[in-house]
Amino acid sequence: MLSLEQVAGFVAVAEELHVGRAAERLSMTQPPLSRRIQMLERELGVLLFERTRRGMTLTAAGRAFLMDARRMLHLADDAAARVRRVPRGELGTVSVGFTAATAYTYLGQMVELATRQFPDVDLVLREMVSATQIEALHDGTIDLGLLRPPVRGTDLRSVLIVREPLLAALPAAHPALTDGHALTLADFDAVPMVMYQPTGSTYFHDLLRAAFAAGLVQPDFRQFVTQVHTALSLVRAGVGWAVVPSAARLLSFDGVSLIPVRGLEAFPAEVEMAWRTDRPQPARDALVTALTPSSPLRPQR
Amino acid sequence: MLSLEQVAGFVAVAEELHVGRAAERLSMTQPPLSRRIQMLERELGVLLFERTRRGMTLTAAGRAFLMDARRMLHLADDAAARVRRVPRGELGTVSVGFTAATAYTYLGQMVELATRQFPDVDLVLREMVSATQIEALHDGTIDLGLLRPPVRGTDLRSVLIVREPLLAALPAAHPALTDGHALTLADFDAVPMVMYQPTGSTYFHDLLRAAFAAGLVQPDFRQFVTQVHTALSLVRAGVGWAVVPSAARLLSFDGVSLIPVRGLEAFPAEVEMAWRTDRPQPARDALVTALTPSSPLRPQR
DNA sequence: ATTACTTACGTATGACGTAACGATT
DNA sequence: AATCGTTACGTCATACGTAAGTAAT
Repeated sequence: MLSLEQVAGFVAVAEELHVGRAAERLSMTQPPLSRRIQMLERELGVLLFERTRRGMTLTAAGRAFLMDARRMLHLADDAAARVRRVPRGELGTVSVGFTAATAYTYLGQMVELATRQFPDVDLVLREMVSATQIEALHDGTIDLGLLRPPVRGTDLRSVLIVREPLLAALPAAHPALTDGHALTLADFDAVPMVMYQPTGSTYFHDLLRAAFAAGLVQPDFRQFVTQVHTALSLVRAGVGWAVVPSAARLLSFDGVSLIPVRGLEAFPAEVEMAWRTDRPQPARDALVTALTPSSPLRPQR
Repeated sequence: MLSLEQVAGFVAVAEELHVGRAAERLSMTQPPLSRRIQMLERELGVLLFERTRRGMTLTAAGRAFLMDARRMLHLADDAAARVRRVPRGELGTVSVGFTAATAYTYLGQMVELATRQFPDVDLVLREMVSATQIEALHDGTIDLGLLRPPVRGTDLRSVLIVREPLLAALPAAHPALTDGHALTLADFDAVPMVMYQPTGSTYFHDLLRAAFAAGLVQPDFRQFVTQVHTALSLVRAGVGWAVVPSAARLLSFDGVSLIPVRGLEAFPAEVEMAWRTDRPQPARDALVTALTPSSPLRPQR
């Protein structure tokens, strides 16, 4: 098999057109280099040089081979340099799971930051609900998850990424918006509402239940949905009010107004970043370090 | 330095995920292959595999390296295959000199034929007058010349490629075109004419001198030019008549008519293909063989 | 016990360097 | 004589295969 030493020898001689100088450049003596070239020519079955009184000249075959030879050496160098970057987390592929709602808030910033800081790390983004992300983390389908708490399970670690207030979603024309008095939890009592499903959207379901319990109110749940944007559609359709994370602002949903509610500040919606701890993954670990905020992000705007 | 055996070993193990089977594939025993991988890892300073009870699995670095590793092996194979094609004349670069006039006739056909028959031979075309081509052949600037005879000089060989009639070039409105009688050499006696320079366009100069001497006529040379298209411009400008090779037809020069002359048939203009014989150049030699016509070409149309 | 990778060790192939050689100006 | 490339040859390193070792089911 062709060896890179042979190829490097060939390139040196082709550039110097002088075995002696080429050998010096390679820190060796002439004879072995001379033999190396001969062996290379024998292996290829092709004469690469014409031997003249005044050194060597490349044959047509030699000229053709020179380009490929240089390419081989560069590729070998580059490949070595590249692979050495992997354990530093500077190179690799990281699959990231995210929930639909995080896409409105954190995902854009994260991708921007990651690609700026680690231009040679490829991000593969896959939308999935929080429960599916936990499974995907375990079986290795994703390396990193952006999901709603709680994150439980052996070998999983997570950090809080985003903390955002919940807002009331009302039809834009609703009188509560104009009569001046600020909305409170008490205003939700017996009000027709769009609620989140206990299964499929456990996180928001439990969060809202806790909030209403604390406010001692009992809304009139008319529909149960799993997605924030579905809830907003139903509000626009007049089914009732809803409560959504402030990230929903970025959806710019016409016909629905999002307004703060006194008493809901104690129940912020949270997003966590989660990953497996059982074995290191350089690129993922570098991303985790780079993306962990010193304190949870507040929604922008 | 990285060796291709190491790389091939790595690829085999990465594909089998089993040193034993990989070794079998490479017709060797496990231990040396195992050591090869270890050495590769030591050289790269990076772990490529995780050793488990159930064989090996690729690390992130291993996955990243696998692509480059395959590329290296392919490049080595391809480079070897390519270089072996050179001595068969199937691969290489051939510089071809040509005179402006051959571009109108033969050059197009030649390029078409050459690229069809030898798709991997690169043609470099350079326009130069015949005398310059002879020099360029000698110093290796061009490998092949398409030029006017005579081709002299040691180490040069040539074959006749094109033989084309000379035509009279007259202003399109000239009465000689309509009065019915065919043009003869005698009609040129004392006629104002555009002539070729004895230096710079020796070939046409001498050819025409010989023709007029044979016809015992003495035209009135008003201007001396080197290029066929310059001659045609001057004809159109009314300076006088000219004599041009029939290839000039392809210039479609408005305002100038090209018509045969009885007596000029004995003085065809010729184009030869010339090359050095002192040492073989596979791609050029293959072209010479492919392009040498069984008999000189007549101009098309 | 079986499976699979690694370490140990003796052998042989191969590559280096020194020295001698050959060819050309 | 001087310059370059090649051949000859002795030495050392590298890499192989066999065999033993280690770790995990």
